[in-house]
Amino acid sequence: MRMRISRNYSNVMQGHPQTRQRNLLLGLIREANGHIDAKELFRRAASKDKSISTATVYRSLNLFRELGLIDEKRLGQAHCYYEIKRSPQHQHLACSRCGKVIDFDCPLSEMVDKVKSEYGFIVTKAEVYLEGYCSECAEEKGKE
Amino acid sequence: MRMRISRNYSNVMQGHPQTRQRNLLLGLIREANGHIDAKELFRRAASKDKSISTATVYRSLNLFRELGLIDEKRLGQAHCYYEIKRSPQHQHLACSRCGKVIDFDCPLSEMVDKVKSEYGFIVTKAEVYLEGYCSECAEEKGKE
DNA sequence: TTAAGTGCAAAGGCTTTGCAGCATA
DNA sequence: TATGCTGCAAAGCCTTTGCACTTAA
Repeated sequence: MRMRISRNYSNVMQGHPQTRQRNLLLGLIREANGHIDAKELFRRAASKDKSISTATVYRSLNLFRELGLIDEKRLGQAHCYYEIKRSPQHQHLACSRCGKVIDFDCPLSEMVDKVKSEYGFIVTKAEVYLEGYCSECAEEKGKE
Repeated sequence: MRMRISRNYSNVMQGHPQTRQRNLLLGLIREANGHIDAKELFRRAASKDKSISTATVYRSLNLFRELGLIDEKRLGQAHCYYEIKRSPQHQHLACSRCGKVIDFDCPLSEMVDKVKSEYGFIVTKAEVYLEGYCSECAEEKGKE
């Protein structure tokens, strides 16, 4: 049985077959607009395709990462979140009270230059992770 | 049977009993000088005290973290590393070729101020993780 | 003495893998 | 049609937990 493919990702699959499952997953990651973890991705995928398995979710995430389609970020204490690659400069604020994750633009070129001149270290990937309280929670916390 | 305690950490245990196991583990983390993971910590601990269990290692790491004695960092793709808390400003460079982890001093006050004024976000913890090639590996890579 | 920690073993999550069947190109 | 993906179920890690015993203070 052939399924209608709702969105075409063949251009980015670099020779790897485009499948119903991969299209679904990539679409969901894109829709999620960052910060979706494997478990939630499986939950959403399963709600659209009951037969999908966690194995496929993990295999697809690994493939997407290898192909450079997504970024894997470790936020908070225990989770990996995945998102479609966008600006290399965009980083994360994680609220430790409500769990919200906020993107922020963060030019790191100064830091990259500094470690190159001081340590001879060539940066290929940069992650900044700031934890604390978002504006709402900072306010709530003040009232407590 | 009472063991001789080789180093006294009672001042930092904040009311929690000082045990042979906790002393051993804290000492090993200190000796490791940063960047030791739970598995390696257990391995080293077991070589000095055959009866120690992984449960104690994990329980102790959690306690030390709660007491603010150690920092937990997520480096590279999959590992958590623990280190004795030192300067809040010190961050990590991870070489993706040889796996070496280099500490570097990194003042983040500008960034902290910026997210506060732009997002109302109060930072309580900051992590910067730069991945790339250390000076030796950058050189080796050039020759390849 | 007693509250707290420890070891053991089992259980819990999350992630990976082997295999037979199925779909994509 | 042939390579490669998928689902299923089992296995593998790492980490946590329940329980009875032991220990620090």
